[in-house]
Amino acid sequence: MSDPTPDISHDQHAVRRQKLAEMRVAGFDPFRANVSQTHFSAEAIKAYTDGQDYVVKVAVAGRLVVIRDMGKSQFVKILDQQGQIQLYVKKDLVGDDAYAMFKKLDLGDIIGAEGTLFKTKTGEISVRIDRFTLVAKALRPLPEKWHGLSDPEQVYRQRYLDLIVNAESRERLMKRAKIVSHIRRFLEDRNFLEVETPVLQSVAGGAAARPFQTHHNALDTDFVLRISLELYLKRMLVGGYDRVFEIGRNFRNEGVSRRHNPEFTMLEVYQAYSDYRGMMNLVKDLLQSLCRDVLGTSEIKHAASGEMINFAGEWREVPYKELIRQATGDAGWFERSKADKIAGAEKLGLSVDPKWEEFEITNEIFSKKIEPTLIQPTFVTHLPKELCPLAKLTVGDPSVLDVFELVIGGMEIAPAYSEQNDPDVQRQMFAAQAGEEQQKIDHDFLLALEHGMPPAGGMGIGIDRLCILLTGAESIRDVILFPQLRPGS
RNA sequence: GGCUUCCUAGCUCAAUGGUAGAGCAGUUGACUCUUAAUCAAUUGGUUCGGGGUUCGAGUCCCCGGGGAGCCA
Repeated sequence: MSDPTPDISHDQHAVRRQKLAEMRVAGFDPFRANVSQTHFSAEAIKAYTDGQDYVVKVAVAGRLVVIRDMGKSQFVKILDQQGQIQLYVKKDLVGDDAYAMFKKLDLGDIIGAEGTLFKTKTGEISVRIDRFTLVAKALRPLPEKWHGLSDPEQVYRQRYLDLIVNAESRERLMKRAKIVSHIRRFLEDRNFLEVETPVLQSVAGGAAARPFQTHHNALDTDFVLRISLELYLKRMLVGGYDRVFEIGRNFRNEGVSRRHNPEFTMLEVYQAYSDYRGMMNLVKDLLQSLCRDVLGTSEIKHAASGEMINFAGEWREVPYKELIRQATGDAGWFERSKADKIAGAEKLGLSVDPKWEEFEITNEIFSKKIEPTLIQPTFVTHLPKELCPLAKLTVGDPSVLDVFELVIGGMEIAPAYSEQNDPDVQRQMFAAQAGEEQQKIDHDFLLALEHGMPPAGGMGIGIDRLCILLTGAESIRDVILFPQLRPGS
């Protein structure tokens, strides 16, 4: 006869399921247990007073991530939102039965523990356990404790594992949460009102991008997912909300890359009676306060080049046209013929589609040859009028706009405009841009403008890109909890 | 969408076209202040899927899936 109990010692899932089954037979269901939590790990460590061992009582809870078993005592570590804390379990303190149960715990199990704070002889503040409870059994093993999880696919698909075992990921994504929270507080302190506008729209306006399409069954109507927040926030200005902002998801049905995710988070801010120059001050104050209050430094290392980006002091301001003249070495660039511009762009090593408009050829030079070199914070001002139909033309040079684009680390971080509020000019700009796609014009927005929109400055920040910059990440996927992937098998 | 490249134990990684291995994790045992704890023993594989070349394929070729990088 063969052994009636098969050897499952190699199958960690089966071993853990068996332990769970044995617990339930013994009358204990870990998933029904509960526990109190008086301190997070970092708070508990702070609550310790030097020399006062076994005085302060704490109740902590978290996931077992380290077990060091020394027979009749163990040092283990649990992980919670604030990090790790070490627990010390002694057989003669918790009793034989409880100790035997503790020995059966696995890495990954979630426990609560009560005890007193003390410092080990090597100086680590720890909790000496009086009581503990298993509150959730982990039926799957944790990834490797030293190298963590490094397969990028698994990091993104099973982000929860990445957060458990990779401290840098945990901290980077937590920093993102703090950045967003700080932005809200900063704007609210300046009397900006946070509003929420529709994601499902009939016309995807405010930007040039291919939208996702969807369908509302009850209304039997097709909708698109928004590609920008702009046109609805301006309706708020018409409605008399003078300072508004929204932090929300936009969707663009385009490629996926290190810098693009199909859904991404935008901040847009509108301030009545301000203009693009007012937005300059606002965005500089915002970024400098983020550096000070969230990062604690005004210098950040640019991941791609290794150069230090300095956010302190005044920032460089330079007109778009001047940058183009410098890059091409041609003071008369904007008066050249299309053929000359094509030749000029090719001389810089760019390949140009002859179907492009002249401003597209010039802008190719800007995005390929100039933007990547702008590592330090730079306000590029007065972009060509063809690049945005929603801003005001500059008085004295109607070929450009009262706008800037803030470039940092070679990336567009924040565009800002003096917002167009003349309904007739706005209609003409839309018509010129839409060309044969007139049906994509948002006529309801134009109607709103005809009711009168106060002059305003408006600004947008791509939160994901901002987080790439501020956390030194290399990819947008590293600052998005669940970046878009193909459905896995 | 195109080019390049990767996919091996739960995880991190090895393996000239010639018997698929190691560390961690797991299992068993020792150890009442450990720090990637230590010591002894030990289990574990549809090498992403399918096909082909070959006496023989994790390795070479083709198709498919997924990831990454560059380009569009």
